[in-house]
Amino acid sequence: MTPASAPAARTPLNRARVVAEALATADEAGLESLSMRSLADRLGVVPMALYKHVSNKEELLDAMVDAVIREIQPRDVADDWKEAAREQVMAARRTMLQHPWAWRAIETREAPSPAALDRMEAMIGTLRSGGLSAPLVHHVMHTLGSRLWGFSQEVFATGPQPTDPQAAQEAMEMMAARWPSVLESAMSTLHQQDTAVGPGCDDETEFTFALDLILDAAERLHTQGWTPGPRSDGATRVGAP
Amino acid sequence: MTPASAPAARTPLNRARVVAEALATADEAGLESLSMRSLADRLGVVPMALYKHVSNKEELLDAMVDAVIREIQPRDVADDWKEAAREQVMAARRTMLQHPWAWRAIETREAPSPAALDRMEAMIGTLRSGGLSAPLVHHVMHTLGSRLWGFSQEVFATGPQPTDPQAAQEAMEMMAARWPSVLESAMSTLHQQDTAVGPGCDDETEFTFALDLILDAAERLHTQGWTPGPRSDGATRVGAP
DNA sequence: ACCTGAACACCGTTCAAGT
DNA sequence: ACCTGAACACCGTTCAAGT
Repeated sequence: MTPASAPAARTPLNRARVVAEALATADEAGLESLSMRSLADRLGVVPMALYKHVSNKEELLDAMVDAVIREIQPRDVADDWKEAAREQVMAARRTMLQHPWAWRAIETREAPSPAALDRMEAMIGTLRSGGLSAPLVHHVMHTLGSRLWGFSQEVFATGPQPTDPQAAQEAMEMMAARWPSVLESAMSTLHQQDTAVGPGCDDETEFTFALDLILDAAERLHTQGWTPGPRSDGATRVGAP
Repeated sequence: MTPASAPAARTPLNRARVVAEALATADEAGLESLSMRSLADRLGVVPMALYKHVSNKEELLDAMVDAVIREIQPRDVADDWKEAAREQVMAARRTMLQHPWAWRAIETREAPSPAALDRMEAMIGTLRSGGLSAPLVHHVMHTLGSRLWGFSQEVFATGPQPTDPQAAQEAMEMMAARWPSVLESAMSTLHQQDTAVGPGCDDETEFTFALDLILDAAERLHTQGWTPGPRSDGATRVGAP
């Protein structure tokens, strides 16, 4: 039907379109809605067609994560290393708030993508520029963990609270009876729903508290001339358990 | 065939057996090998039989996580709150080293199980006993994050290193060219494979560095009379981004 | 040479039919 | 009343057959 010289009416599939549509699906409907079959449907092709452009689903997720990490754009800040490091992490967080599915995809990647290595290179460079030793920077990067990528793993995200007032009352009474300290702790701080990555209480206040605690501690250890080996508090700690 | 008065030759299925066999499967073959169908096979029953004892796979995983968390048994230590808190976390870590699949199951739970609440109650109680205020304890619990459960999320676990010497050499040269600081940082610290939870470098050294950093910082904030509100370093920080 | 329908080897879970 | 085979509604991926 179509003349051989004219391209097909449908835009030909390519890797960029596949990844872009996958990102759109995750943004709109969540990561659990993304399957190779549903993605093929959205693109109006047969599932097998996708395998021309990504070798499998894991590679598609790799590409999606790479694209999201590439969106992280720290603002230019003063040349204080700690403030610069803080801004880089907060920039990552801004990106994660825009892609609520991304943290789940990031934490299942096996190796860092090029964009991830670029991000790590920038962060490590910033910390080293402050004079922190390579081993200290290495430990600080581990201590930051997922916070480098703008989220903190909320292990037991306090799930959706019971909306029924009576059920809420009963849950509270059970907590008070068996877990009074947990209840007191939960009540002691209000959480901001609107600045949280995902469910639970990984909100701005908790995130910045932990971030500043880590960066301040890193600065202190550096100033005190930390070196690898014994515990920083001076207690002896020799040998494996 | 079997007299009606005698029990069936096969031990009748019950919830405890289902959960125990699921734990054994995960310990032996990993969490990815655990399916409702494979578990039923191991127990010599039809898949549907499991649904008499667990309402679905998520509830089975809940029960498995509850059982593992119940295994965490901190040793009795001196009445110093920081040393007690440290031992509780290290006890969790010892348990995770014995069940390498457990961290993946824990991080996908939606709500804390009774055993998890008991663990949190003990930890919060210990921190409060040191005189730390309820809001400070709340923030410290968030800062600990998954470390409370004995693991730290290794976001980009440096995957299996290339065993082929030439491939390793090439990878190193590529890193040196594009990500020199990442390479320098990686080279600066050796990791202990035998004390790591899962792949990557969540080993004893990294884990205790971060744990001590957090507990030391908590102690310092407490001593300095930390109260909720402005940033601990005195910098002003008002309003949302 | 290129594309793809059908199939393969799985999932978790439902449900009606059988004893 | 109890149990379960077959089926449902999915997966990701392979592969041989068709054009």
